[in-house]
Amino acid sequence: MRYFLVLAEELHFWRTSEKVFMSQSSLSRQIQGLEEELGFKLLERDKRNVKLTEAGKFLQKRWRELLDDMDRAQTQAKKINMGSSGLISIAYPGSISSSFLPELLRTFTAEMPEMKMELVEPTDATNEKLLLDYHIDIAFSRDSVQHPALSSKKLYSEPVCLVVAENHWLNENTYHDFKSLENESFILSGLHHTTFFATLLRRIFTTYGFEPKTHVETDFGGLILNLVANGLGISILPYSFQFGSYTGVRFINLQEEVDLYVNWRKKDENEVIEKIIQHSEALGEKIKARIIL
Amino acid sequence: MRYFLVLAEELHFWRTSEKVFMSQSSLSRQIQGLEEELGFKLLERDKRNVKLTEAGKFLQKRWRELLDDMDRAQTQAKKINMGSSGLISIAYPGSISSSFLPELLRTFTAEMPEMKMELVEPTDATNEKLLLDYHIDIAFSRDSVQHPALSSKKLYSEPVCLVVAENHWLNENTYHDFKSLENESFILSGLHHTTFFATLLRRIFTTYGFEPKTHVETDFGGLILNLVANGLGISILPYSFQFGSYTGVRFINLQEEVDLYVNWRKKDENEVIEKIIQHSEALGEKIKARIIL
DNA sequence: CACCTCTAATCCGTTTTTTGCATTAATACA
DNA sequence: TGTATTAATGCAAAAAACGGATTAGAGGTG
Repeated sequence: MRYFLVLAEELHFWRTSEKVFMSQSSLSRQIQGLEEELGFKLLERDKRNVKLTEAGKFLQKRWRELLDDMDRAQTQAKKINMGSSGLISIAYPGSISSSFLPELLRTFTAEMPEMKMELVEPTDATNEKLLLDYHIDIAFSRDSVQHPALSSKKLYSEPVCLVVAENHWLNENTYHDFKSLENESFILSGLHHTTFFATLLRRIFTTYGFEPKTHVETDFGGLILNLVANGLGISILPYSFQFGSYTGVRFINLQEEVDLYVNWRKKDENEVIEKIIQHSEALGEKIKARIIL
Repeated sequence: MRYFLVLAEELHFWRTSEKVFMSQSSLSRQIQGLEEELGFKLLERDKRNVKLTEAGKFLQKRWRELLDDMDRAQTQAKKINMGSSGLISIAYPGSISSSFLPELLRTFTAEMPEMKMELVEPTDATNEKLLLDYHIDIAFSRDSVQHPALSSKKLYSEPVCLVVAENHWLNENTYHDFKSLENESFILSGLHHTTFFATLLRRIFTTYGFEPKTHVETDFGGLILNLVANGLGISILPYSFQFGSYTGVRFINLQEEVDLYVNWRKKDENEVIEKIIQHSEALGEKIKARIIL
């Protein structure tokens, strides 16, 4: 199967055989054997060209996923065998990268400096699947996951805020009605995405019955704040962004709130994960106390 | 790995070797080889007893899942190779088993009698994961799935209804306020579940500020209707239950609505699935027309 | 304590599978 | 027509898997 996956990329027996350090004849036989065992051809080949069959295309994709899962299972087992030390993988929404996450990492690396944490870039897979397939160990998210094999705990709720430049006409006193922002230029994080926060944004705008004028879209909150500070538009971000050390912007609370959840595998006899969750809860309480409505 | 999975069940080399049709010596070597490759022990064995290590327990569970996935991948590939004929697996919420589903199956088996359909019992895994792992091909559900590799389409919305016995004091005219049902005895489908419908039910009751008195809980809609007809209580069910041929009950529309979605893998070059989806949409329209608000 | 039983590991010869070299066969291209 | 390219095949060597017989250690029994 591993040979096949390389071959499916190369579509060339001889080049593939070099890549996997074996002779061309042996590779040819291996693929034949595999096809015989499966009962159908994975590749169409005349004497000159090689190309994947439909079934072959499917198995290329699926086997790569599954062999990755196999490798991860092995890694995970090794961790368990060694007393679950080493590496914790964490997925997170961009909106906590300026306040919650740095603080969590700071307190945690102070306590367990030998522990390595991997911050996983948000992909298109859901946190649920990532957890269940052992891609990650902990997921922070704006909505809770539902799967019965997973645990989910709300850490805190926070308002979402209008963010404007310091010299902008809007402030707590001049802001009365969301509808009055119809002519403002917005800088928003990926409205087209399927994330919970983007969905919330869409809901706000449909509730108030207008489409925001957006000239820039970016996912990186820090960049948004810079753009806002430079008078390029206004934005909507979770409250906790103001805990970051950004200057030149003003936050105005809105009615809407977002939550932050931690999610993890229910039975994962890894005390490090438990410790991180405890830390997260404590930190959640601290942040809760810092929010002024 | 397959040997290991049997051994992990039996915890006995000789019995295992018989089950997998090989000698005890060879099995012993295979397991040793596997452990050596992994770099850690899967089983603790003294001369008398065999038991799994923690890592072994984990891999037993995970490998079984993944080897199942491997088998399913192969089956799926074979289907693709043969032009995707054969078997379609469908997951569904219990609430469509009395109206939508039978009609769909009837029209479909009439058109393609050689096609086999498998109705998958709802498990604790989410439809999303079941689709992505090729456990099922189509999922009907009360909420749409979000994963970017999956398609989701709303078929219709229907009210949820109070269901009472024919001789019950409640009817369209006497019903005014949900709150007035506080003293009624309810027969409800698994309130404690995490299904979308159960969540809706909980939301209704929390909105109106009382806990329903429930003496019976069951998931089987048909049974609920029988119990209601026999005066054992009242219930709340989706509108379409009244398309079933039940007598002795009366339906009273409530404000709340539930949707029905079809969900499937986006790129699944199986024209049978597409056909089922088309049929479902058509049937959805038909049902929509039959709903009298 | 001597003896038997049970069971996983090990020794060793046999069988099966995998691999590589050399060659073949089929195709494309000049 | 001739040459280069490339997948398949014949064959022998190497590696891996396998089975029978035996060993080793633990537990039980009289």
